[in-house]
Amino acid sequence: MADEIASVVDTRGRILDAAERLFAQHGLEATSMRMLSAAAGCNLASTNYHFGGKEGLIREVFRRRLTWLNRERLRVLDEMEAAATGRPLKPHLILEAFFGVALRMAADSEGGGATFMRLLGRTYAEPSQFIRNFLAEEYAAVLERFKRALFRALPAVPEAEIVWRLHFMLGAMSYAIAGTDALKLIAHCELDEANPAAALAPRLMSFLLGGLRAPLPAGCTAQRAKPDAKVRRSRRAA
Amino acid sequence: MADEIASVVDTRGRILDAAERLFAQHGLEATSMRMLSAAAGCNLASTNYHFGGKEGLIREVFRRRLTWLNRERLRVLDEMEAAATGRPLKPHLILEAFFGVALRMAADSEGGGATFMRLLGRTYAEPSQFIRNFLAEEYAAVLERFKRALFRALPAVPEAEIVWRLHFMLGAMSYAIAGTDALKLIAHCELDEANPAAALAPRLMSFLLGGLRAPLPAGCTAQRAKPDAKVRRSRRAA
DNA sequence: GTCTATATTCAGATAGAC
DNA sequence: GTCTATCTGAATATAGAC
Repeated sequence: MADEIASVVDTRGRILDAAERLFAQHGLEATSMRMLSAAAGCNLASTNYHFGGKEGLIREVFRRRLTWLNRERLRVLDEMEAAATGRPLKPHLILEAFFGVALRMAADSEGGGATFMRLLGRTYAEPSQFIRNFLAEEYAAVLERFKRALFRALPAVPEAEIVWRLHFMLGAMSYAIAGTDALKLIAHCELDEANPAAALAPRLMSFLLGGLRAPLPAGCTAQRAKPDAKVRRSRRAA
Repeated sequence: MADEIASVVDTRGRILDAAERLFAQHGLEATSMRMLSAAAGCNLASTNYHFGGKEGLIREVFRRRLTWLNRERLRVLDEMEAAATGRPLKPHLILEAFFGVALRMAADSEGGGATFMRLLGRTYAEPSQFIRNFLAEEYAAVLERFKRALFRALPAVPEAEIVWRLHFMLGAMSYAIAGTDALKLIAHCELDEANPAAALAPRLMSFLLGGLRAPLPAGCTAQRAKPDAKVRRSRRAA
């Protein structure tokens, strides 16, 4: 990762850094290749030379961070599962592996991780077809893996319910990371935190865990509930 | 509202309906005034005549639904508070007033409410300054009111924590409504629901309530906790 | 109020010199 | 690899006839 990120020397790296920053600030479409080239201190033609067009550039901006992020998520999860020696992981560990890694990246304001996570959060809502397909590809394996881990961790909760809740958790995280200003709007009064980005992680984690372990909605039948009395316990014991 | 929405007769209404649909589908910037005029069956110049430009049109698309939505939220909350005769409302009722109203609108596929809510969900992540300011204005009063209701309902939870959690809940809802396809990505296997939009509401509500009532993150001191033994109870009794 | 026609600006992309 | 210069298309917006 270190080789690939934040190269002040070569043009290619400078373009990617500038793109990341401007995309996060103004959005993908509102950022023109001209704007971007100027910010990177190079020529318009150069950006097209390196990435073959705007679409290629966007893809690369996401790829260089996302592959690392998702690999790291899997690494942490693997580590945890190895330590658990066959027993299902507790839900809070699974969330830690998925969201904790992302939140640590979002708190890294020097390496550009914060900028990228802001961009990523906004991009989840992007209607453009090509970017949705691209993100779907990048995420498919990771989501599948974490989904299965949650299934194992919460055997009393119907799988469909877990899928929905994973969806909700992704939304809460995206929005929380992308919208710092939205929080200020709600707060109105000053939040006492000096650094909101650092204060976010523990707060979001406990919120997500609460949502994941919430009582099931009325009329929801447990499809895989074991016929013993541990049902209630396993919904609490995270 | 009935007068203002879905007029097939007058051009102005047809433009608004077409704009709502196309904005939700392609995004604000990716939808051109030409595309939009064609879909509305009128001329490009006409749309500029009625709304004074693209920005004015966007503003009006949101205004006609948002003022109704937020007024309805306040109406329901007022009604609940009147019925409670001075006692603080239970958290689940407050969430019902805020999110329930929105979710019912999102489930209305005939009146265009579903389309609009999809648009709204995506727009929360919009980086454009003018649209953020506009939404901030439209929401300020409602958020303030619901914030205070939650403060009263959860006296043992620090106000800052409630603000954060309101923020998280807004994110979960936006994303849940905006991203139907994202869910399919996660699911991979088929969800048995015939109508995902209708299945959403109870699931999201229980998730949000679980998050709102989650145990406080470690190191979080209750700033207004009363010095009696009811603290634990009031965090559960929703 | 609705149209045709047009002004203006700016987007993404490329050819070709160096 | 990087530049200048330019092509081509599409965007918002408006002037002015009807």
